Amino acid sequence: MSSVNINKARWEPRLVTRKKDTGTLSPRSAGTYHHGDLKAALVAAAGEMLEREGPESISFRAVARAAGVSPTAPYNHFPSKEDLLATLAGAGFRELENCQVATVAATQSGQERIVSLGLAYLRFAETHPQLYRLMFGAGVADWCAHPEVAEAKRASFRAIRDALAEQLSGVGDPAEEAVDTAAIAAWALAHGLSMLLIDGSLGAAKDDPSHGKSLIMRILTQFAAGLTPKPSTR
Amino acid sequence: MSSVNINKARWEPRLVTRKKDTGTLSPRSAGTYHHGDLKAALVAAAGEMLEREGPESISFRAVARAAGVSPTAPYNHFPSKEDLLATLAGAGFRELENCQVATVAATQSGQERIVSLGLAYLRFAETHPQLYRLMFGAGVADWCAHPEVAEAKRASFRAIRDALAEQLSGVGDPAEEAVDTAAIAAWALAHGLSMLLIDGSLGAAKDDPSHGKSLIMRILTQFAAGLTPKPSTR
DNA sequence: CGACGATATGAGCAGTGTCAACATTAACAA
DNA sequence: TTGTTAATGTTGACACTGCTCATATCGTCG
Repeated sequence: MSSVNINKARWEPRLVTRKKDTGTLSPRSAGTYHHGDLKAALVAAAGEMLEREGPESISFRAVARAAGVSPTAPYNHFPSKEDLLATLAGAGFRELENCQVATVAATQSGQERIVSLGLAYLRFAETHPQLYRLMFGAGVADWCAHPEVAEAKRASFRAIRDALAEQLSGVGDPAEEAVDTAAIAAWALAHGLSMLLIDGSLGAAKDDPSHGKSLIMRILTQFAAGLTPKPSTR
Repeated sequence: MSSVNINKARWEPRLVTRKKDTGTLSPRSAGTYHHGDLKAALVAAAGEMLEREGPESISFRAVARAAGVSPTAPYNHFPSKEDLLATLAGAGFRELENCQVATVAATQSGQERIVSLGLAYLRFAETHPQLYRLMFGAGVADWCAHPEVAEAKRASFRAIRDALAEQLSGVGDPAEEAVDTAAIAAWALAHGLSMLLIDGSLGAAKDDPSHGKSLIMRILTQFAAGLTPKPSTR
């Protein structure tokens, strides 16, 4: 009667012989007590849970459960839950940076490169919304205790700044200050748009994707055009 | 060592006769069992805790403790913790909207009004960083279950949109679409800058405030100037 | 006075992050 | 082989959380 009480086994030490496949990846591929490569498994499990339930509902115990180990096993690999999340966030920034440099490399310089860069940024945010939220502090209060995340973030910003610097160098001297202004403005614009899109603040725009896309395009194009004060004669 | 274990008294029903001062504010000013105006007290306590510890570390029980009532008393006024936070967020958006309309009213139309509006937005975010984070979903996953918050957010966006519409109407017909583009771009820019400032992503810029301020000014000015394609003759 | 509805309390459940003590294992030295 | 050691996993426990229930208290209105 009621209270079916699943998970009565509480934790249930798995006895299955998990050998995977002659350890191309898992260095030990142990039998039952030692997991071949926890840490990687934890990161993977946490990554899946992240996009499924969002950073604020991730629990250390739940990722341990998903990885098939006891609730405190993760403490052998991460000092705290926040460190696990920091690992995810850091990897997220590195992936974002890859998207950015790939986009820059794939388009020849000019206004459209800036637009492409912005589109790539937005696409990343829309593809991994919860990861993106985590990267910017959702459910964590502050990354300042995790320098690695801050560094990865800085690296991803540098990709924006470099692209902007080259773009601006087309019309005179780069002027450090002007580059900073443009780069931070670009980052803020992309970040703001991403956040507003993710949390549904731009609900109407997202409903019909074509309209939403064109709106994004207009904003990005306008921004890119604004970088060169007098683009054409006229 | 360590683990001093304060709060051993667990809850400690206060018997102090709290009469405040002949209820100018509290309608009942009760003696001991019934709090004169919980709900207001809870909101106030939560508001203080918010800025002190951030939205993710706020606990329902802790605000009850701060208000001097039992851990479950708040449930008579808020269906859940999220509803308390939603109340704070809604109030935050209304206050932000007030700042915006006040700023618009206090400056005559033109580019500098747009700049002032942006500055007011950023000042609000910098003054109540944790409130601002909460308003945009930090520690809550999603506001879509709380329409009141979404509505308050929309109202605050409308203030931006209206200002932009008037600004654009100075150079021809407003063209709905163009207004949307500009308004959303403005919001995204302000929101992105606010977030980046709050979470320390722009660490360097914030270190010396004068440099930071001028950077913000340059960004906002450039944006405002970009609204009118050909500001001067030249 | 008595009944009722609003409000506050208390115990309790399931779940959380974290820690200390213990068990198991692989690797290495004798 | 045997023994030691350091990784790695497990168990049990503590303090805390959000939330639900049954119960107690109070103001108010009949």
